[in-house]
Amino acid sequence: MDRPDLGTMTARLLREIVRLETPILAASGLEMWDYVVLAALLGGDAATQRELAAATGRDQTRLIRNLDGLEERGLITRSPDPADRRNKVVALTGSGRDLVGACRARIRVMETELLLSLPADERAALERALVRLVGNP
Amino acid sequence: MDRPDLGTMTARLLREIVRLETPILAASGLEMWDYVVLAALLGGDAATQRELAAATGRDQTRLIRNLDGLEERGLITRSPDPADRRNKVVALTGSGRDLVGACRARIRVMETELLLSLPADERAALERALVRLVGNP
DNA sequence: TATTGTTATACTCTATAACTATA
DNA sequence: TATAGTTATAGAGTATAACAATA
Repeated sequence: MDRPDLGTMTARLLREIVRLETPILAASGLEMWDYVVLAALLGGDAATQRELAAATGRDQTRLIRNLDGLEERGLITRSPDPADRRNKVVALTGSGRDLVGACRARIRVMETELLLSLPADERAALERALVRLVGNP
Repeated sequence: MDRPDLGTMTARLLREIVRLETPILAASGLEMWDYVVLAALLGGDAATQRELAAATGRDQTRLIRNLDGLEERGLITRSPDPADRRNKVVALTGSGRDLVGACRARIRVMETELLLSLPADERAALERALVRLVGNP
């Protein structure tokens, strides 16, 4: 048979990744969106809340509740931008950086295991292709 | 910088695919879940509603409304399984098969264009890797 | 009693539009 | 007036449990 749609396979892969990441994040008291936000901050993808919403694909109004929770837990700070006080600059705290770093390390281990069934060259090509397609948007 | 998480890139790719597929499906009056269901039937992945729910990753109780709509439009039929009358066998009608086939063809064109920026060997490796990982679950 | 499909219910999530503060 | 962030609220989507029919 012909291969399934790219969308079908991508959705299946994402479901599997989410399934494997969920317990890792839960062990640190994080939901998926929490991690997505923290990882974006770790990657330096965004400074203001608006940029963070764009970088993560999350609606700006829904992002706020996330940030509220992360701020209460002392994982991030929100401070007015001196240059334009309408903006709030979101930054990782030390403990926020530690927490997301630890999760990310465990997730990398999970990813390695997930891709273990692939031949080495195929795995490398998959990663290169993804980076080329959606690595740095 | 290091590459983003596999989950981050997979989610971005899926968002892009959904964005590109949505207008294609809308032109045939289909929502994403409608197409997912019809494509699963086309692929012969499932016969009963329970199997269809498992194959598509959609909750069984939510699948029902989808099937109601597709049945009303004459795209599928639901008939009791003679061997076990608790089961309902879901099948594509002729027009259902035509419609999903046409959508699928347009989506394949879209996929080809999406992957056009990749070197040929990388594109082939990406497809092989996906099929190996989640192609026939 | 167990299972498939269905419906009903409450709960959560999402989208829209207002509101505040700043520019 | 326009924009970043926030809040409120109405609507859509989701999960849970109960139900009917069949095994």
